Amino acid sequence: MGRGRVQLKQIENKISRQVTFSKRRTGLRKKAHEISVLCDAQVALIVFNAKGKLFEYSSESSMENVLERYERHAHIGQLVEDGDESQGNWSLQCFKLTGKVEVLEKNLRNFVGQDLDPLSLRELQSLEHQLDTAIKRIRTRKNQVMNESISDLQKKAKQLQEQNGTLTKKIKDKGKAVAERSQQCPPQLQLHHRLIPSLTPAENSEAVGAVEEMDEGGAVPSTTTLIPSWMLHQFAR
Amino acid sequence: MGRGRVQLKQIENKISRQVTFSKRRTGLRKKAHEISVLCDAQVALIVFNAKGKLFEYSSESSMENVLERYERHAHIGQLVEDGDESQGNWSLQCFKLTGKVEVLEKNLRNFVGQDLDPLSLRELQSLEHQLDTAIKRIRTRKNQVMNESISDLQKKAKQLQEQNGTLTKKIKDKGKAVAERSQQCPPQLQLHHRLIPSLTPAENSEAVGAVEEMDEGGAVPSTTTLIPSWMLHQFAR
DNA sequence: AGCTATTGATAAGT
DNA sequence: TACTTATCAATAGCT
Repeated sequence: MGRGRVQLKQIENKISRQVTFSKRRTGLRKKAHEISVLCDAQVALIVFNAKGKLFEYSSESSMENVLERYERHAHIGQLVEDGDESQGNWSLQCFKLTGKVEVLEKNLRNFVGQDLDPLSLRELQSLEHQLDTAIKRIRTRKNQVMNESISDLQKKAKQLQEQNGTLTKKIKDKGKAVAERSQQCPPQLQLHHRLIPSLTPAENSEAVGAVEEMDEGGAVPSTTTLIPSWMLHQFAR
Repeated sequence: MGRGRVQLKQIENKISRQVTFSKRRTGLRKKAHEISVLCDAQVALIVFNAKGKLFEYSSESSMENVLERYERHAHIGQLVEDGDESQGNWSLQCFKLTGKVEVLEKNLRNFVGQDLDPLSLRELQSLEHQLDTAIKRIRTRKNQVMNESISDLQKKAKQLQEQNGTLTKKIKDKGKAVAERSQQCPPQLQLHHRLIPSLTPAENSEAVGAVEEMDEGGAVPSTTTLIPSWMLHQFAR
């Protein structure tokens, strides 16, 4: 890219090097951002220039998050890979994991509305907001599941209806045949009501209920992940 | 670059997205390497794909080095690595704890309204109910905290008001004494405004401000935390 | 995985 | 530092 091929070796001229650094840094950052958005990836990019100045980029989730995740990943790799060599670390791992478990359990309790006393007002409000969002998502999903179920049942009902029709017809035919032989029996038109005991109506009324509730569920927070940054900073490894 | 413009938004088609991810990951890595060589920079690149698979690059100096340097640079808390401990069945412990952590993380994600797809309708309803309960409790606790805060502030205000009254009286008395000695000077009634510069009003306005901020609720608290950062981006997937 | 038509990035130059 | 332009590089859409 540019007016000449580029050798992959340090640029001699100090100024060109700096200019190139600046330009490429921008480009790199852009690419990092693009891949994160286009491909739903989490990216952390850290660059130190020769003088030691820091430049960084991280996709929506904060740098800390990505690095934390990285470390966790690395540690898990450790666990899986070389069990013998890093045994000394395992006690440390245990320590860390125990801490994590404690924090997670505390969080879960908070999410169930327990152990709220130590929380500050702000934390309480954040929690409330989180739960509000969560509940909306859950209702959305629930309604989705219900609707799927409903359309499944409707399909089934339709099939049964058709089957029913066929059966009714057969019975009619038989009835005619019989009638022709002994001309007194009227056709039993009510039979099919017993064959499909109000399947469709019942399901439909449920469906209506569900849909209304869904509407109550309100706006769906489409894709945004609403985890406030204040929740990010406690676990001190 | 390519046969069409690219919108900066997540690629819908799953396969295209995966292919693009792979290609761009390579490109990004190459660019990172180039800038490190051309411009004598130290680079760390961490990428997690949507499934959580890790890809990394770092310039000659190891990833650890760069990250360490980064942490130093960014004033992020550092590990207090103490390696030596007894081994025992730590590995087993770790294994168990890791499992536990996974379960807890999954639960917590559900409580934040994510990863709901695998849940059955019954589970969703249970979750909804739990959150409903939780949110009620949280609101109760929140109101309690707010009320406490308010009555605290009112008490304070009252105290200050009294103090203020006392001071005012003192000043008046002094003024009278002075007036008696030299009967020309009119009492400096406004003095107390300077002596106790609107102490009560000031406190009151702060109190009101605090409450308003509470009501806004969107504020991002920075003190304590509910969810540790290392698990946050399990969440955004 | 390869192959190109295209767009995108950027080295030089101003 | 910013802008322009000629070139080269990356890559989107196909196969």
